[in-house]
Amino acid sequence: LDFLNIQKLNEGDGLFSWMALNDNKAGMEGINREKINKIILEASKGSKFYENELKKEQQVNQRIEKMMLQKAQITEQQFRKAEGQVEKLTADLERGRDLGRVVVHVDMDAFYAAVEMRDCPELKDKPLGVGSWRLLSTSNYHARKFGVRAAMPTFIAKKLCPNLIIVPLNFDKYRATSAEVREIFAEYDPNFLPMSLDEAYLDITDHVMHRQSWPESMRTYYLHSGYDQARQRPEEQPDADLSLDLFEDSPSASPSVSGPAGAVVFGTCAEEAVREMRFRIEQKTMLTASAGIAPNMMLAKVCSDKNKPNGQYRIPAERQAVMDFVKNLPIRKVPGIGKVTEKMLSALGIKTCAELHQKGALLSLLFSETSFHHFLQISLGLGSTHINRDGERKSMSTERTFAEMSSVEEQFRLCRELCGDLANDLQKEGLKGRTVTVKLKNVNFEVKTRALTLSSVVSTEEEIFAAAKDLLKAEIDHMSPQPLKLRLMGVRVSGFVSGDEKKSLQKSIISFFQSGRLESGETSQHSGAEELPLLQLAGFQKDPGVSSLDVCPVKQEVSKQEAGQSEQQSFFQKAHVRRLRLQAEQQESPGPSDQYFTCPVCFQKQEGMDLGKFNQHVDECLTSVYTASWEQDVSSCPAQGDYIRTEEGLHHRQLQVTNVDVTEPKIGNGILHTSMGHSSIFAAHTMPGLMSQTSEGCEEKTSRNSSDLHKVHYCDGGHQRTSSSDSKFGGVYSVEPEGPGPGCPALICPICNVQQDTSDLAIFNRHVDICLNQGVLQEIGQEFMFLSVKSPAVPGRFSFTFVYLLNLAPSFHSNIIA
DNA sequence: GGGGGAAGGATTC
DNA sequence: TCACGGAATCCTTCCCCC
Repeated sequence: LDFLNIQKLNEGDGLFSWMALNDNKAGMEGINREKINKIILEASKGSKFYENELKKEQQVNQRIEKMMLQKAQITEQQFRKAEGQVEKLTADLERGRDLGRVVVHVDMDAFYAAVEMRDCPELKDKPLGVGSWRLLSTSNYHARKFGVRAAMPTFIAKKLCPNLIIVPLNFDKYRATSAEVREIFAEYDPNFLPMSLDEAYLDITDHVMHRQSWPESMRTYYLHSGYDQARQRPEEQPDADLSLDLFEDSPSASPSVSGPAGAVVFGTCAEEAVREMRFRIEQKTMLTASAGIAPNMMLAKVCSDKNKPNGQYRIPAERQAVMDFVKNLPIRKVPGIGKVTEKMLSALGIKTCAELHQKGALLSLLFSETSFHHFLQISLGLGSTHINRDGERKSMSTERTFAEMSSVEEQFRLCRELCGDLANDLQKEGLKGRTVTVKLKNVNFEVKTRALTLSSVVSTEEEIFAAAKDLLKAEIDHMSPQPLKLRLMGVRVSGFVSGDEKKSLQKSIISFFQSGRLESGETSQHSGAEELPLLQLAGFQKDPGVSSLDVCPVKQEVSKQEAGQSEQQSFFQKAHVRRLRLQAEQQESPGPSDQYFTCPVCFQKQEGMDLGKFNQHVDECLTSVYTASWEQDVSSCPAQGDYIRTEEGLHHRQLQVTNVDVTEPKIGNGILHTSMGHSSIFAAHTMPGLMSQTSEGCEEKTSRNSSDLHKVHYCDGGHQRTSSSDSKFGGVYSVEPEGPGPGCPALICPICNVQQDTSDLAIFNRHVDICLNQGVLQEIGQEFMFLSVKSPAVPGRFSFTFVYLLNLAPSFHSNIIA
């Protein structure tokens, strides 16, 4: 909490300093700090919040104690060595110092409050807080004189300033105003970096360079010349003095050169450019901005605060000027140094940046390398000189604070709601992530986060909730029999699939389906499937029909068997991780040819275009992996037989059957016994021409259920598959009989639907392979289903689970069966 | 020992 | 009015697995 940030009053005043008002902000000078801190402390004392703050402070104190013990153990030799290293690193950093950029940080003054005052002039001279009745987002400068500031609870603000007016937040208005300001920013740096609605970094190096040759007319602006008249309300007249009243140093009030009739001419240097920018912002929005101009982002940020409000400050692009500026700069002014770091450094006698540099050797021995490097850079006045606007988002979250909540039902309901909100946000940006984190804050303000990294990316409410509810449940169980008393819940999704990874994944899957058929750069039209990891598609995809409280059915069954042991670390997850790694490697070092297959089991790239060899590889992989992974799972599975065949054409109907129990499965139940011993029923209702290998004794039945019609070939023969080596990717859908068997008809290609005049599987496979490569592009996008049969939960009974696949090619389908 | 995940914390607006 | 946010990022520590 910003308002609680440390402000040392006296040495050793303990919590008082920890809880005291942070008057490190503009507009707080000359206030009665002592009186304000007393009010804050009295208002906070005894509350749960206060107690938690006390605990946190004690934790920091312990960290400091530990650090001091470490410090006491440092030997002279270690210290000397560290000094040498610091010296060397300092020299390295100096060599890399770049003073060539002109970086500007612009910050709107008390932005939300200023917008409210602009739109309601009667608020102009009154203390104003913007926010809710719980917490203020910001305050105007009148309120700041009372000690009221951003992130302060409203009841405390009211104690400090009983006449405080509270105005609710109106983000639409702030966004609209922010857009107006950003239009101006873009004219000075098209690649400016917005940090929030009210601040941004700009690199105006190029602008200043071009500006040198600009005629005066291009640097001349008129009072209210850019003001958007249409934006004025009828009762409002343009009031040139509105902001000028507030701040004497308005850019409008002190133009570099005053032209006739309110014309203002600005100069050509960086400072003049920034003054001009601020002038234009004020003319356009009637709001003032402050700015800092420096050779890097860190310094520019500190500078923008220097003459706030409505001022600007520049550090010349000279090493000595930078060092002079930094010398007496309190470390707390540096972005990134908060109250904890300040307290820790203060314990080492470091309060300014000069001291930070003097104690460099000590810091290198007490802090991590990352922290130490950061400190050293600060102490030298170094910062980023490149404004990177292309940083990819790392996570997305939503959280909510509420009155005490102890009911489990309510907690799960809220959790689902949050997952829904988050899913909407994710989908708006087209994001899918692998890690789901639940954040919980109990009524004692203790925060816990619990995370789960999944084998596949998630983005929908159901998917996120499937993970989030498990995490929540674990916490509820952990507290049991005590109720989990919450005051905040949040859900976050992170671990997004990066652009490169998406491309790689897409490429792999495409090549998996249709090696050599897609031109480079061409993308699939079916946006859903290409981003789904293969194993998710192969049975780990949640059935949309499953109750919201159920996770992926297959996964759930497995975890039941493991008696609570997480299956997250199972073969599937490891394989997924391995796949991502391998694909990343493939991306980094593409092979001689772009045409290859990726094995769906080991995810190794398989060179060459020989489907036969590839099939053989997949079979071997399946044998080795599944024999190990599923041995127990399938050992009791007696299923064998044939697959189900539909004679209907392509369509997208979904079977409404889940968890079908089959008592005493017999040969002919429509179960495909696969090479991995993992039996599947194949409801091929969208596969054209998927034909079974019928055999003597087979009877053909038409199976009807409530939603679908299938003609099913039931086989009653001894077609038990005994060897895995016959499972053929992209080819065989049929079950190989132990022997050709008398009267066994020829194989029918599932692609062209033409009977093949051979009983030789190798020849048949070759034919199907050829067919596949011809038809695969057209086939992509067709939805189909298959049934996965898990090992019997009850001996003699089978539990069938539907798994649905979207937008996949038949070749993939066949592979799933394999 | 390195890498990755989980959890917690610090920091910013 | 009896009360202290929400979102995002980065860092550290611990632990497990390879």
